Amino acid sequence: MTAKCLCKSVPDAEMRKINKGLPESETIDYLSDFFRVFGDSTRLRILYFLSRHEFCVADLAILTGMQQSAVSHQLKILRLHRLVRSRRDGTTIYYALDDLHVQKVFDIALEHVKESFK
Amino acid sequence: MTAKCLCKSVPDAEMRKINKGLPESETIDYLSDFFRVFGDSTRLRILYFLSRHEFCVADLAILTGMQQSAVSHQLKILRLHRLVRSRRDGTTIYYALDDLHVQKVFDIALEHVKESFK
DNA sequence: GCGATATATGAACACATATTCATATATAAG
DNA sequence: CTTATATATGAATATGTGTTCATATATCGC
Repeated sequence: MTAKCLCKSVPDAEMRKINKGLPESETIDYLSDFFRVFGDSTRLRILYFLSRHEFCVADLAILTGMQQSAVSHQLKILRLHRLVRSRRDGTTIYYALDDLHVQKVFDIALEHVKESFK
Repeated sequence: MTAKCLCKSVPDAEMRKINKGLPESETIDYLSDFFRVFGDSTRLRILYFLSRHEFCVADLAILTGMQQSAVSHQLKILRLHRLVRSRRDGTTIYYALDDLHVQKVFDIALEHVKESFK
């Protein structure tokens, strides 16, 4: 892959600099995975509820209106991406947010939504 | 769907408050759509390049190592979500970022990546 | 008008993913 | 040990999505 600009609109030196600045593919993949987790309405609702209080799986099923199994599957994804953590109390397992950035990500996305609706 | 907590860990009043605070489904869907756009490595690379300079489609194809058609399809998605805009100059069409939040979203995601790698 | 070039688009395909159903696991109470 | 309850998990299915290929559209120069 050459870094030469076909359109001649960008100087070669600038072109190489930009091309070099691209994060390595491992980072890009990690980032896209991270965003994809937020790209599902069920997971977003779960994250919202957990941003307000810890909840057990059954409660999250009621709150989201999903089946327990569906919630459990999604919680696993959130756990693997370290966005939530769980603690056991008897047979009940409580989930809570485990990432400081979740709230920030929410806020900025909401800003975007507001802008787009103008 | 009742708002009563099965686990009795959350007072009913608090439960109702949290349930009421959930953004309406239209907003949730809009948010998840927004995040899903970032959830693809090709689109992320395109957004990175456009965050540095405007580029024509052919250049983006070279930079990303993808076919022109693939890039064009992804640009359409980015356009529909108002993350990029385009201007025509003869037969060439230049794309540029069209959202102030893109950079912010990138930054926070990168923070998350750094934290997770600790 | 014609040909050349840049981009866009539709169909087809392969692959990913969210949900459901049935069932397994784990803990507690008796 | 048995039963009941909460959660997790595997298989199946339906739906969504990214890429490729072929082709259409749009603009420019002649």
